[in-house]
Amino acid sequence: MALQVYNTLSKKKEDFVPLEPGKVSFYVCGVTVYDHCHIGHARSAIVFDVIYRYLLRVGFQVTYVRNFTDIDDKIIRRAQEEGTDYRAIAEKYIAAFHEDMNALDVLPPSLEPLATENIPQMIEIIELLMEKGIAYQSGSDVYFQVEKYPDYGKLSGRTLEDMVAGSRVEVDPNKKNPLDFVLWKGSKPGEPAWESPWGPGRPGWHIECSAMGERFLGKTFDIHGGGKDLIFPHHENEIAQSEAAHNRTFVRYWLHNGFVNIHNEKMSKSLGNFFTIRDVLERVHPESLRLFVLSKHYRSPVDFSDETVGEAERGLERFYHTLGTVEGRTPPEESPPADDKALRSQDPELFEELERMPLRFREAMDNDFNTAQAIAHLFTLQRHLQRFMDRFGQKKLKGPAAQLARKAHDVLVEHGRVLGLLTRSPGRFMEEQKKLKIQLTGLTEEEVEQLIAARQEARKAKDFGEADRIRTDLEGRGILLEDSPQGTRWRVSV
RNA sequence: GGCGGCAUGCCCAAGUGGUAAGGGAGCGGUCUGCAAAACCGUUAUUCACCGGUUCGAAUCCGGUUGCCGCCUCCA
Repeated sequence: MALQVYNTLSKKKEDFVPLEPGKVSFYVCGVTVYDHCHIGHARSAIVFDVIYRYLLRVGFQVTYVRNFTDIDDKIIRRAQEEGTDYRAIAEKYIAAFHEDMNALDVLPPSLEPLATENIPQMIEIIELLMEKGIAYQSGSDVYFQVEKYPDYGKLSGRTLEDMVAGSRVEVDPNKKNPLDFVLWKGSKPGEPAWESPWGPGRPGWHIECSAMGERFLGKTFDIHGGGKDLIFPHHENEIAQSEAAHNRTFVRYWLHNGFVNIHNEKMSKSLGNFFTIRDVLERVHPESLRLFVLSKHYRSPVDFSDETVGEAERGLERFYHTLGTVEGRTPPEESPPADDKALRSQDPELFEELERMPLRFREAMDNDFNTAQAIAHLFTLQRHLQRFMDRFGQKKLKGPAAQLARKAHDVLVEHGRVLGLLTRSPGRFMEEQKKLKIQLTGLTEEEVEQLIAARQEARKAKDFGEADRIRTDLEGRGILLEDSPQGTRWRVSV
């Protein structure tokens, strides 16, 4: 079975066939760098990161471009407010964006072009549109005349008549049609400006993606992604500009991710109901956030709440717990490796599960990147593996049993990583999780360790009343204790 | 007003015509000094509602209700 993707343009799932066999040209709209990113941006970044990872995994050579919009009204306003230059603002928030992406284990794209470094390419397209009579100058601005592009509206599924009729767009005396959009914006004195045939100015928002897509991926490329809110007008306008200028298909597959909601409402800057990535990472492990995002299909809305994120956290802890159990109770490698028959005889069900994993995982992901289903398969394998480990009590495994457990462990990790999950050692994950969560309790690790030691003394002396008192007290402060033959482990539950 | 999406157990969630995955929570059990964790068992004759197509529908078609999004900057 081949990869199928839902194409916003056709409103259908289609077989994915790249323009050039074996190669994928992939563009995702990045962010406008005027502020910190919120978890809506995180979702988009994570979703397309997984798509990128999956395309690589199935063997495509991928050129992945994600731009930065580093010049626009909001950046200029921000610079004025802070009494600085637009460049300083852009640089600051590009750095912050990279920090956030690193924290989220989002892989760097092949290229991260800046709008301001591609202005000649934008001017070229605008000139072409002017020559063809599709664009017009009005005052110091240049507009795209939507009526000259008959397919206008094909991505968002509406017609010019529909839009004009119910339009909330204010009538702009410069425009021939209220839906005409700006390609080049004349600068006011004091504003950043670039020279152009139409006087000093700056590019309109939409033209940058047309120019950068074309420059780095070609006049026609395979995939263009972004949030659903970009379908109109941003992507609609990109199509209009590029296709009107070159008379050829701009993008073959349009992919759009759903929103992050808060209490069932879209999170957005304008509504003010947003959490920045860095704020959330103060109390949620980045992998938990990834699992949370990927637990639902990328096109559906996802509701962000303590409860839904908490579920992801507990799920991830379960994965790592099982991985840790295997690592702690099996030798890393044994030779000669047992053959399949020997492995299967240890636990036919577990063996079947791990044998089926690659195919099931692939089927899920081939189905328009169904990460929720892929994760369900991972959980099923985890449960079988943990069940197998439990059969041996606390004993260490050896021989074929150990090898079967190791193999299942490796299969779990290998597939998890395609989703950017299970990338750490269990020990490191638990440590990071503890360090993150302990801050929320007001306790320090040392204090917890001391109390655990005191409880250990009480337990030795069979003073269970005192031992339980300490445990209950810690529990009240968000610390849960787990006794095991290897000692007492603790974790934070807040 | 126009366009589009969604409605699955207590909660989250997959399901793309063949008889309801997975996770969380709850309850019962195993383990434990007692717990916790883990594992086992258990929780939808039913998929918002009403019609229709079909041997067969959560899945297709029509209608109703509710929620959400886009049409303005927005991932």
